[in-house]
Amino acid sequence: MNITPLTRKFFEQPTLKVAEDLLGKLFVFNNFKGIIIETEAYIGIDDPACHAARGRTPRTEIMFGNAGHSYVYLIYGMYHCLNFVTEAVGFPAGVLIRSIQIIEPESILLDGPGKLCKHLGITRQHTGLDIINLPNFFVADIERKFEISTTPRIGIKQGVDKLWRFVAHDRVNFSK
DNA sequence: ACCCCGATCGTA
DNA sequence: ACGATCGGGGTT
Repeated sequence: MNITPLTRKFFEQPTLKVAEDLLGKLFVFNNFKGIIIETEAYIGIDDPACHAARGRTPRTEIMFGNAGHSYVYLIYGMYHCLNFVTEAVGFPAGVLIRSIQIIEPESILLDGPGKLCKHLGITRQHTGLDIINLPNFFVADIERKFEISTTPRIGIKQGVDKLWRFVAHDRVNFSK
């Protein structure tokens, strides 16, 4: 497999493009490898579902920073959610990683952001990491064919009108 | 200091 | 349909 890690430029692109293009990419975290299956875009202070909609706060500071960094937060007091920061410095946006088909060390579909972080052991300790430069935490370009569907984002009450959720559908099987 | 509630998930 | 569980952020 030809592993080419994604560059900072990739994450600096418009968030909708990054969210869609992250589908089918190879995700690497410590000893885990998998294919990104489902993402959502959260874009700027005008997106009411985005954490940055209420402005710059200690928690969302990372979203205002350099693209290609991780943003991990605690939700419902018990689950963590993993995002990658996108776009230019000063513009708060990111992509939520909702589902990954793990292929190593075993084949498991982690469908849901909370389940995903729990299984991989991702917590708030992993926020603010620069995934462009880390050997054990990055996303890489691989070749794969699939179709994409677009839907409203899950679990939000505002911004439901936007079709900012992206799901990959493999003709064969992502677990292979 | 206090209160509300959330980018979820498993159980019923 | 609902409860678990707690930090963030707004309000007093």
